[in-house]
Amino acid sequence: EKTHQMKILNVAEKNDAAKSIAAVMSRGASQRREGFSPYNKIYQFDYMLQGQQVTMNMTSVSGHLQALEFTGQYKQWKSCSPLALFDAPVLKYVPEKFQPIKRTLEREARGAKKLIIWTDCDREGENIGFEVIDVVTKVNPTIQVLRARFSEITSSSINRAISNLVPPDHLQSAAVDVRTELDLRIGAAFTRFLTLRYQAAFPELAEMLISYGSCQFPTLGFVVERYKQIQEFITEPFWKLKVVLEEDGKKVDFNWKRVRLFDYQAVRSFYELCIEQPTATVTEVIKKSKSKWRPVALDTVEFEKNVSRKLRINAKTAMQIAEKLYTAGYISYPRTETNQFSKDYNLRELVQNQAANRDWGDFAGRLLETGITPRNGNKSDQAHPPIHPTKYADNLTGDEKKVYEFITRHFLACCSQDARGFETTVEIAIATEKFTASGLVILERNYLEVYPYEKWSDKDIPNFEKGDLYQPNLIEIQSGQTTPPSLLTEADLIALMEKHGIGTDATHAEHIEKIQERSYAGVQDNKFIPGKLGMGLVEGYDALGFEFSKPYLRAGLEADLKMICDGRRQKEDVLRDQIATYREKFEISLQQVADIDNQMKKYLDTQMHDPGQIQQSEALSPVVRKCPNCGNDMTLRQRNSSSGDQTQQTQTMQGKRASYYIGCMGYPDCRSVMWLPREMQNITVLDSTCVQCGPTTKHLHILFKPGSIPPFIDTDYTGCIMCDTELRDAFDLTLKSSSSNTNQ
DNA sequence: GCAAGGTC
Repeated sequence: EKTHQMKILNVAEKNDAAKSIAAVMSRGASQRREGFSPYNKIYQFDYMLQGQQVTMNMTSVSGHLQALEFTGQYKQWKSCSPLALFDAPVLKYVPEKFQPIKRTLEREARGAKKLIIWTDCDREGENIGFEVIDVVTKVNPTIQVLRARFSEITSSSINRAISNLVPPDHLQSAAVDVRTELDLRIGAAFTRFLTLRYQAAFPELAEMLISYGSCQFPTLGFVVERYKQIQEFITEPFWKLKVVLEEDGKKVDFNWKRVRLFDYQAVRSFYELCIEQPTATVTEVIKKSKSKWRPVALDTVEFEKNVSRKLRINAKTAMQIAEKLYTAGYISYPRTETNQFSKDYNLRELVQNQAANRDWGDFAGRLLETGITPRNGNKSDQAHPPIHPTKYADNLTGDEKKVYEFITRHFLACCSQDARGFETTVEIAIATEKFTASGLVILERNYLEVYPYEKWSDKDIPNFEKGDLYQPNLIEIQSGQTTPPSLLTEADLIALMEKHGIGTDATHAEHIEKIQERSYAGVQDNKFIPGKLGMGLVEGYDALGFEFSKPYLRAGLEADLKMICDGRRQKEDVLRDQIATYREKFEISLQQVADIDNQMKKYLDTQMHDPGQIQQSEALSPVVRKCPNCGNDMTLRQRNSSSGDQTQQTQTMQGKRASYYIGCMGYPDCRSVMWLPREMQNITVLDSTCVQCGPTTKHLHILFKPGSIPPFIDTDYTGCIMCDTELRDAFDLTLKSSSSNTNQ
């Protein structure tokens, strides 16, 4: 037995990756063992690490091992004000479904000398690494923690990674922690608020979840913005001249150099000039070579757009397929922002791999002879290469085959030569006006031979000579009108998300799916149109001037996250600033909710009911203490004695007779309430807490109306009304929890 | 019943 050998625990981001990495490192000789999770196996093998024979145990998580959640009562929707979610306690924990993985990690960590993190080489991967480290170091505090950086599962990349182990990057992980917390707090606060309010207000929304998210909302915003552009578009009529000449028995259309004019009379005048002296003179014949450029090395966004446009496979499905091809080792990592191959990349071998193919093997073969010249873009994420095939596949079927074929053809096209052609442009003059026509001869198809997704058509043009004179076969005025831009396709939407930094390469497709699932938008003829709910929400928040539907807020967060990664900003500072920004916006949307209501009313079909004032005031009301009956927050609130529908009747301040009470957020399930004396001018909840009642009970500051209270009570009172028996006796304050209404 | 990000 080799029990004396040093044991090393290796953890990958998913089982497929663990399996492939183990296969590469062990040259196929790893032993598979079971862990506690049926999905995440353990691959064991001997390995020479820095000249020493060690036992490697390679296992995996399934993405993020830990999740962030509100604790205790804050998990329940109605237990607290949504406003409280901006600073409610949160906890990172291992969800139930990942407990088996956790147990595997704990078992394998005991007795291991080193932990090597093999998660994906990006920000999220770094964070997942720390989630693993957190679990592992709890059972083995002295374990040495190392990070393997790799971007494709090939022997050269894996070997490079294992000989260049580095410490894990806590800054990248911290940036993800910030993103996670903000997404949770902001998303939950707005989603609960919107859902609770508008489910109650509109019967047609009674069953709907009305969510807000920092990515889904701007995505919806793009769809709405384009739709509105189209709605508001005013078509304009225009006119233009067209000329037809005949040469060598072929009719050639000539286009006006002025293209078009929006003034009919002006076009009419030019037309009459041409008709009076219709002889056309060839003034110029320009012959020049023309190229059609081969595609740039493929990054994720281009991949998604191309596949959606050319293969008609939607981006979400395409990414799932790419993920599968990656874990099977057929293609490189599909989430990359890089569109250039580094100089030392062995492209020759990759091209060679494809030479056996029936359809594009010949092209690959010729490429090896003529030379491999990748067309590089100018983006690099410093982590992954462009998407390319890593090994030959001929056993794929269906969409997997199509996607692999696209990636391979794109790769070969990128590595070959631009198509070359020869363009002839002919210019003629009639009276004062000039017209042009052009033709194209394709000389070398080059990359087009392997890339059927693009077309370049020959266009025949007869031989015109400079100085030739012609009598036109036709001179006419053509009319037309300007057309609005078209609705967004999925490819357009992805391009916009990419441009504005909404979501990651991996999630563009999911946000697009989400806005459809929420009935914010729909698809017609492969184009996106907003629904009524989507319109109402976007217009509602636009009315508040928040730019929620615009990409800037999210982009600002991304910029802050980058600064955390670069060590230029502290995690805590970013978190505090961002929470403050959004809390303020949340408060404003509570105060000015009528503006959102008005937009919702405009777009929804059913009549809006009054959702009740309680909810709004509850949401803004400050927490005084915990409810002794149910443990939810009890907040300070105000009920107006003149009740009625505030949306219908205007109330004057003089007409208001406020009565304050401290009520339970658990209402109506819990009816705990304490009615406060009417003899108050003002009451505020202080930050300080009561020593006797504990840290969850706040002090109150009350200004009583002079002359209306017993002389032994100070008109400027500060204290805890839960344990101040003098005050309680004087006003007969009791906590009531009966189910009957006790309003005075 | 919430987000976005991983992934079964």
